[in-house]
Amino acid sequence: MGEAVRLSTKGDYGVRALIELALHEGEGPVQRTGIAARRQIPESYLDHLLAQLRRDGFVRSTRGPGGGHELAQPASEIRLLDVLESLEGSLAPLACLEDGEVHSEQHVVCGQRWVWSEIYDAMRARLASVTLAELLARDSARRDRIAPSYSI
Amino acid sequence: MGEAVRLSTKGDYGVRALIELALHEGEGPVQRTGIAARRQIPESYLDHLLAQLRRDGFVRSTRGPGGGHELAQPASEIRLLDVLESLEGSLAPLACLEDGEVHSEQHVVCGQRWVWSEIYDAMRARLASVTLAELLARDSARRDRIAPSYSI
DNA sequence: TACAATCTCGAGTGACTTAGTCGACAATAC
DNA sequence: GTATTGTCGACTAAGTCACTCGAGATTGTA
Repeated sequence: MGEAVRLSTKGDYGVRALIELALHEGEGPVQRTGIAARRQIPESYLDHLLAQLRRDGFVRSTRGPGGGHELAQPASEIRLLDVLESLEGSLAPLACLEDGEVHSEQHVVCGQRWVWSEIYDAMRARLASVTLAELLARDSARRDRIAPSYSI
Repeated sequence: MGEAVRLSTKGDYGVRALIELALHEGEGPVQRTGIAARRQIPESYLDHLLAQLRRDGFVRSTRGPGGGHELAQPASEIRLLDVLESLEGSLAPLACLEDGEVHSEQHVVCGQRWVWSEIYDAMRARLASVTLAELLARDSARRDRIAPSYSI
């Protein structure tokens, strides 16, 4: 029927944008126009994503001519888990797994909590093990396979 | 911020209802009034969930006095994965992981596909390994711990 | 200083989804 | 025939998603 357990475009677009920034790490700011065009993200929407990523310390922005956006931390130290939680909020697949919630028995009727709790933990652990540097490496490798002429 | 990767109430309520049916397996039909009351589900909403579960062969319903709903398969053969996919649709955490999609390189920009694909597989495998019988057992055990007087 | 290139921020919007309710209708036991 | 139960589709209010838009703040350059 519907679509249930899914990342929104924020998480998708936001990570794409960060990969683009990682690609140009150490080369000074990248403009949103370029990010949007190269990673196929609506430009004015990208604003909001960058704002969120800035708030949480992943990105540093500078205004004025020659300004733009760059990583505020090394790509190898930015974890996918943290980025997604910044953009999407909690990734908990059930409301009763939300952070604040005590693990004890307050939810008398939530019959599948234990399975999802396990899955949630495994998911977070995996996402925490992936860094932006690895995402960039995989992305570049894939692009090379598809269109070897892409990288200048 | 928002809430992103989450099961809707359908999956939650629907599984609760099935657990209730499993609890009374072999005792004849259970009425929706009782299911709704004991598992805290809005009664007229439960209708839709039961309808979906019936369509997919998990539940059999009979009308008239003494009628109600019962499992159409043994609880030990009903897999959580199948139930959730019936109620929620695809559980794919990214649109580009949807069933029909080829694993090859059509999505030029989906930079985190590979991680999520791995997580998705692990998730499905775990959900497929859990049966309704196990859900019932855990649920009964938990209720005993909370309120030992619950079970008659 | 003027100006242009950039980013910044919040308000607004249309389409869609969620989580239901409601009422007419069908089947069946007694 | 009547009460009891399930069946089905229409409807809806509230919320979320995926954006757009515009007014403004900063800063480099001439």
